[in-house]
Amino acid sequence: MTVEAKPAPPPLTERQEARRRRILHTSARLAGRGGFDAVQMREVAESSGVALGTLYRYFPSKIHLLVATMQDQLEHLHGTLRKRPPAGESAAERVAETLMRAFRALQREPQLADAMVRALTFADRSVSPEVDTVSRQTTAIILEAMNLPGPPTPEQLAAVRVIEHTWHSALITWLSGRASIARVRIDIETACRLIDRT
Amino acid sequence: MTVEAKPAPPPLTERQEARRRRILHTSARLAGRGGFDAVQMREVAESSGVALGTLYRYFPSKIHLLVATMQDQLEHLHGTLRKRPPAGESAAERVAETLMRAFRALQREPQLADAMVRALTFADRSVSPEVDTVSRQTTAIILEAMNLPGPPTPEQLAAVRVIEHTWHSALITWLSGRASIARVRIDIETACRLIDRT
DNA sequence: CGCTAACCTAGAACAAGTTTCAGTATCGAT
DNA sequence: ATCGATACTGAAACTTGTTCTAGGTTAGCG
Repeated sequence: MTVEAKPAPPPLTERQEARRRRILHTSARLAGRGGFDAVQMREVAESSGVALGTLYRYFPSKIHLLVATMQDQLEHLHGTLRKRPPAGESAAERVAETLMRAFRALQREPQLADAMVRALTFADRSVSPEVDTVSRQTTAIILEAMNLPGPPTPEQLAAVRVIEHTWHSALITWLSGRASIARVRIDIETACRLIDRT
Repeated sequence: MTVEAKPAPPPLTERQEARRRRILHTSARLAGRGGFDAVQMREVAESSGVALGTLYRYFPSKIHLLVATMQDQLEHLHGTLRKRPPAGESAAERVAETLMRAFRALQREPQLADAMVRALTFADRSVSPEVDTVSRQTTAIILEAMNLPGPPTPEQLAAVRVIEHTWHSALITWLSGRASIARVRIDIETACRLIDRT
């Protein structure tokens, strides 16, 4: 097979890369104020200095834009977390500590968190590849915190997925005001117990 | 305090109750075909024989409508599940069995499931009371499956919440085509293990 | 340099959720 | 049965995501 599944997107020119950055920056800025609703495509375009049609060429929908914004923010976060690895005794403790640190970061920008998480869970099949990228990055962060000697077992991977599910869903309950920060912590710690017991 | 938090909504007349039913029925029917996008407010109104403004008086947004539709469907499901209680040895097995039965029911109507779950996770604070009702009903189903001798401990409640988080989030990954049915089963079973080990 | 394809812009147009309004029907209490 | 309040109807208007069009700009290449 000489045909690739992904035809490798042509590399962007410098100006295109700059446009993409401006758009993502604007998106994060607007989301940081009013959350999901405040990210209005016309305003993103105008404030980024591109035409509406161009915005849609770079990000085929508002959901794509916000998921890309999340990828972007996750990279920052991943870098920050790496600088100071968690100090817990057990893998479970380290994962819980890492996720709580991420949670505290999100608490500083609740509106941004709201916009990104809502986009992520509202995404339909057309955004699956991008959502999957976010998911893989989250998995990587958790596995890194576990700091396993060897490759993870299938049971451990299942536990990590449950932790991820809990993380996402607990985040939503907090963002929509249905759960307290304390409860999110308890839920995350509870899920993390699965690690040491598999 | 003689002032109630909820001023008790005036009971609906028969015709109003009938309208409400027609609307919910139409909503479920349209969702059963095309999913979230196919539930269009104008069409729901017309097909239910009410004016658009009336539809919005009963359900202040599309999200409210779909969450109410989910409440409605959950009641049906709860009734169905009650008829044949799960037969597993342990509480964990019974909960997993119950959730997998619910999952199979959803598989028969994937588009309806998609519409309801998307609405649920996309709901913002204005829908919190309704979302909370759905959450409490889900908790009730799980606790019932556990069939505990006494009232649940705080640890058990935390485990139940993690199971609920996993259930919602795993459902989303399946609906958006990012996880197989087998994987959803594994994740649910993994989360359910928390029950017997607390 | 000059060509061509791809890219970008401004703006109109379209789609679906939501709001509004004037007029009509229904309900509950007297 | 009548009256005042509330609810319902039909239709238009408004908002914001998305698509489309016509014309100008850029990038890479001979």
